[in-house]
Amino acid sequence: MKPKITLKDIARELEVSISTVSKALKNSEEISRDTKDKIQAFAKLYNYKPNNIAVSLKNRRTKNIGVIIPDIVHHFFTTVILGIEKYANAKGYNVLVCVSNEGYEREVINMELLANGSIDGFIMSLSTETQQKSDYNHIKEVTDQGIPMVMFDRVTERIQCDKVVIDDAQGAFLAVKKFVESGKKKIALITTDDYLSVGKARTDGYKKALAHYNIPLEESLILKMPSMEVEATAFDSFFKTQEVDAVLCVNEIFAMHAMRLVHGMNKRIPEDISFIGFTDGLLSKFAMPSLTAIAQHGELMGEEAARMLIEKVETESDEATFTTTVLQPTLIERASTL
Amino acid sequence: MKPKITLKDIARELEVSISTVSKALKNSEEISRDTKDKIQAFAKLYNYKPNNIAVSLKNRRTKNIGVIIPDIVHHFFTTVILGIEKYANAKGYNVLVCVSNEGYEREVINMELLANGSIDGFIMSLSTETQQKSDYNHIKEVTDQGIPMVMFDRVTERIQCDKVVIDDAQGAFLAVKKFVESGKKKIALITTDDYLSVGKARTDGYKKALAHYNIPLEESLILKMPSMEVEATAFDSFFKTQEVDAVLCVNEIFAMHAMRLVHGMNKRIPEDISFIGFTDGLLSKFAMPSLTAIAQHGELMGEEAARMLIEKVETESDEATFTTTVLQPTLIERASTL
DNA sequence: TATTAACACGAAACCGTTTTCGTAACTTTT
DNA sequence: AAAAGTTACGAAAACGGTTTCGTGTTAATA
Repeated sequence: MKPKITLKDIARELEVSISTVSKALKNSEEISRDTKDKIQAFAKLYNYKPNNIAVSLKNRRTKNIGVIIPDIVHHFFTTVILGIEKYANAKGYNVLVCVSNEGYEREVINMELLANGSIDGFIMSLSTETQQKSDYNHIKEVTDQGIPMVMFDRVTERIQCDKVVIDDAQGAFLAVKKFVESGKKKIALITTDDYLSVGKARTDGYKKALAHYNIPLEESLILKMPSMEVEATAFDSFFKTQEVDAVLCVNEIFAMHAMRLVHGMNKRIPEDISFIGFTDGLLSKFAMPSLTAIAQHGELMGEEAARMLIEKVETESDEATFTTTVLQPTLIERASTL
Repeated sequence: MKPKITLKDIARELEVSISTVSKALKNSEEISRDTKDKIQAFAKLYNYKPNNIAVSLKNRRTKNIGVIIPDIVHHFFTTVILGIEKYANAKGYNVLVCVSNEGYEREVINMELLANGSIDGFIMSLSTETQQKSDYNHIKEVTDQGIPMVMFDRVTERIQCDKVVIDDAQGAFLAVKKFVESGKKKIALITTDDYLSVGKARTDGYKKALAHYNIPLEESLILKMPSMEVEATAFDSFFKTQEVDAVLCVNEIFAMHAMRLVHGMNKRIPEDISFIGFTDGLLSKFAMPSLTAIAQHGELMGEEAARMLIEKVETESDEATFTTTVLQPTLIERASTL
């Protein structure tokens, strides 16, 4: 076991000062060719690597960006992380991911933890609980300290910062359009309560699309879940009582559950009932029949968020000018629609 | 915008020394009740939080643990992270996740990055490429420096460290047992090349189980993919040429793909062909029919890995005694088997 | 009243870097 | 040969904390 070697070690060994070593390793003009060669060779031999912590403390920059997501098991979020990593790594930044697990408490703790020096900026998506409580003080505190922040997907207008979202309403619109154009009339929506920002936007888009196609809105065709969990009995009674020929679901899980139910009722998909689900994840791809989906372009979203953040991090300008980037969703047609 | 407040700021404001402030905030006995009250009140008022970087530098401990996983989109790994976070957070540790994206290069970079002071220990699972190259120098360097390390799932005997794996062979055995007991005879295996440690173990278990039940091993019933990717044509010709009544797949994706293929050939699942897949993830749950699966207990694995690591981190003992924990998989019966 | 102990606090070193500034020792200029 | 300019390096402060040790003041003891 050979413990890590420091500048001081090199300096002592080579009988020069610490400053000389530091400069030599940075190839400073101040140091003679000879000394530089000697020091660099020695450093390479002993595999010297500067201590990140010390460098961060000195420079007051960590080259780390903190990402807080509600749920790491959810495919969408993982693709966003992929995009963030991709861009950030290319720019020499490291990505620290923390999971709030859809909880307010863990979101606060993780943010405080990272905010105390560990990162140069945040990329985050709100947890369900935070959106319900509508308490954003922990976030405000961070931005008040001047730490750059980018929110994505689950955002709030209560915080002034850069944001990147997809046009959820447009996604719902695309889905309804698809249904209408294949002759469907009784179009249902399975969604969550409105406090989830995305749930609301998608519901709005659904309603707007119906209006656009002159289809009367029937509230009874909208099934709202109180959370992201599937409530089996609610699904059961919904499909028993309602006559529908197309269903738009705000996530894959809802869609999978509904499709199985409908399948059990001996209806054909897509002939009798068509399905479209939000988020083009693994489930959509491998469902039977495969599920037509609205792609959220998570990776792109991540890249864009990282780009915005690093931009802010690297320009010291105090003037706060925040932009919101809206990404356009696309419809991925598969076997669950005509 | 109010920038972060430091000990120095408090000291200046309250006209005491930095040391006094530091001690007061730690409730040291050395400081009088009065002064402590005053300082603590002031600190709370201005929301003082110690700078993590400075504390880490001073203590030479970060209270961070680094996790390197090959793929964040894979459900299994995310559940492991969940387990790690759960245990680590409870112990006051923060979890930094980096993704190698199944690549050797990114694995090396991420490890070097984190190893230079950012973390107290590693939990990792090898990338595919690293296993192929069989080059573990970057890992050896880290362990040589005395940084504690725990490997999980995709491990190598070339590195001396704590490990936690599931008994993959036993998992395969359970699957074959299930098939045999429901009267299946022509049991196929869809797996990856042997360089993937888990692929090999599962194949071994499959063979051992066949032997145990006196079923002749037919190499033609084993379909090997060169990577984790599905090669559609290989699947096609396999199911066209081979007569099978049961299929064990080393991952969900392979199973999904095969089931769809078989479905298209108008065979019934599970009556004509039964299926079992490794890793009990979302796809298994929502497949049609739902997929009988071998649960890997990722969350448990994560907790165990975190427990082992923190144990090592917190005991300074130099004597290296490494243990390997083997978790037992379980069979989750669903509709794809009789 | 002189001595000692307890109390409450400050000075300073330290963690591992970076960076500014000062300065010997040469080299060049006049 | 004295003045000025280079060159090559070191001392020291700084980043924001923690911690050891020393010390002035007061209270208890002899």
